[in-house]
Amino acid sequence: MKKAVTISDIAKEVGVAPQVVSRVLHGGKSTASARKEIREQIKEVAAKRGYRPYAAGQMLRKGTFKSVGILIGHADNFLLSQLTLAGLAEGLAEKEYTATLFHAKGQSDSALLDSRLITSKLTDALIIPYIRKPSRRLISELKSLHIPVIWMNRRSRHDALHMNEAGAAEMLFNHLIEQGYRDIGFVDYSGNGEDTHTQERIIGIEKAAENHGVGFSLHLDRIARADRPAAVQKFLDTQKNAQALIVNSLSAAQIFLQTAHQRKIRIPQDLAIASFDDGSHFNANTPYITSAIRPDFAFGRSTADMVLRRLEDPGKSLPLRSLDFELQIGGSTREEI
Amino acid sequence: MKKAVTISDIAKEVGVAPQVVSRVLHGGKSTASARKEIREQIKEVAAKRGYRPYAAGQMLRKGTFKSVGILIGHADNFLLSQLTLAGLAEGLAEKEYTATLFHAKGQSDSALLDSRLITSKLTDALIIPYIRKPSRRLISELKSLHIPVIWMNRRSRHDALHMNEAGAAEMLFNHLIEQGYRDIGFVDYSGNGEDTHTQERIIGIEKAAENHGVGFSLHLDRIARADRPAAVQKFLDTQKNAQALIVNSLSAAQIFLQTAHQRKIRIPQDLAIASFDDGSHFNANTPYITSAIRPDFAFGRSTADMVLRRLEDPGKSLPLRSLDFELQIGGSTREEI
DNA sequence: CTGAAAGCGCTTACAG
DNA sequence: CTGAAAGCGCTTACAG
Repeated sequence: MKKAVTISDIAKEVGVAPQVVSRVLHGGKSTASARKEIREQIKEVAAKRGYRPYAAGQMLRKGTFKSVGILIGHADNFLLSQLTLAGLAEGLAEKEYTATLFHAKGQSDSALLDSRLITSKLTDALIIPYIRKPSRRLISELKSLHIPVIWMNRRSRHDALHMNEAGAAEMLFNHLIEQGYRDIGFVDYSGNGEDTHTQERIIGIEKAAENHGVGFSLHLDRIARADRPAAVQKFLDTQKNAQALIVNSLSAAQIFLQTAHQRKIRIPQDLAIASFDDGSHFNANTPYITSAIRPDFAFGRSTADMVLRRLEDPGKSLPLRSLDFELQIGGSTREEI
Repeated sequence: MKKAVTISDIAKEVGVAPQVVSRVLHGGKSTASARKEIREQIKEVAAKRGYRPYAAGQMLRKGTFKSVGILIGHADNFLLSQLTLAGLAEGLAEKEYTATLFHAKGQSDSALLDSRLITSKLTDALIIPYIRKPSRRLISELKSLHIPVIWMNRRSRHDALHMNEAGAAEMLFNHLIEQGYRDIGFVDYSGNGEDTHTQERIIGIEKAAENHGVGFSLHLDRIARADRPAAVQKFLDTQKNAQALIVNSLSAAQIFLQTAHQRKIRIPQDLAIASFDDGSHFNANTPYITSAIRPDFAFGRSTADMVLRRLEDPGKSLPLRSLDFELQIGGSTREEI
């Protein structure tokens, strides 16, 4: 490993003091930096010798890191798709920030204590993509860090973002009404309707139904993946009056679609199916399954934006930000042309 | 923002020199640290005042960051699932390393130059999850960083990991043979068989076919998602002799499954279907689609392991590491019991 | 416009 | 076992 070039090396070569080099190279717009001749010489030498500032020195001096932390725990307690990650990194990069992943051992209480984050100050702010409700202990540990904290996937009043699940369900419901369906059901096999986002979706459906003055039916259950085909069979045997279904996960929606195919139930004439997706799976079906698409990339960008804004004005917390889904209409709810 | 507690603060309170505090708190196993009495007092005060070491100071002094960079570009040029990320962060955390995401603007040449990584030394090593072949310029820029570089998703001889795609295809082929199928076809609609991983899969199939002394057919094409249902219809019209298909993506496999359902083709008696998956989608079908499952989490762990090993011995590069898929058998290739 | 000083927090020799 | 010194690379006042 070759010894790296420092500001002093350049200063020596040009024949000025290190401070001058610092000002010229990183001084920003301050006019009083150096006279043109020297400035150009410094830049030239820096480029020639491949000078790269040593961030640790800057950090130590400035007390700022230009880095935002992301707290990651067990894989089933956070949600951070590749697209969201890309959006986040892109947004942060525009202000020269990087993102640092901190692994929190265990799922619950000792979460933060074990991570290097709490032992060594390393970031200017922290992003938390947890799905589950944070423990009191985590919250108090976070407070002790004295840095801004932004929550993804959480409907807190301040410093949080969330996907507009209610709006997504409402949008699907409205679409089905528009297509002429009246007996609309909502099916959840993933957890008895207990998840926060499922509850929000149900609220959206209630609201849409009220707006249109129509009814709807809820079918909430917890059924293991392996047992879903049988559950769907039974559903189609007994719920003959259902015209249209909003299925809470695309994977369950696929089971409905495939079972309907096998039973020669016509899609969408006999049964319409709509669901929720990240945009990469709804169209891996024939016909496409009409879906509310999660704005993953925009979610990342928006998170970055929020963190940066928060860092500009550290004292002031920001109101909850809500991201809308996008409707993708497929042959599962509208007859193809 | 309250002023943070430093080593000197603790030293003052206990009445010793800062060095003593440093040795006691971070000295490792060196016996000659301080006498027991003082040691305990220091630890007590540190805990009481919530001391956290300031990493920038350590970095500057030690010249090491305890941080590994991950280079992220445009979302379609890298592959980093949430599970891989979790495995990576978990593995690094065991040695107290964190991972820092660096965004590379643009896709190709200016990749690294624009990122903060190349401008400020911040990491001890770099992980690159790019899918496409890196440009010469990127490679030379990486060399100029003088830190170890580990490639994910690339079959380079050294300092790289890759998924054993050939082995995965071979495994599926063997399974189909075992189930008694003889006319086995490989279908790719995603790019004429041009992708590296597709080519490797074909090699695996060739090898397995040779081992068993049987033939196979290749159906390579580039068909947009919207046109795949029609392509599948046509395929099933014309290729009546195909007994079993290995489909290059699960999304295309689903189209085959659903079209077969609609046409009353029996799965798996008339047609067996096998594919590749990350483990979360193959079972969102009825029947489950037999798949070679990518070991995403293990991939992350293995990458972490490789980087850490490389950092222990910076001079020595490591041989390519290959990760095996896992076979998940579903009703699409074997009649369910 | 330019230079000398001081210090961010930490740890590694070195001398007692 | 303990303390005083020195310095990692950088930037911010301050004085010329």
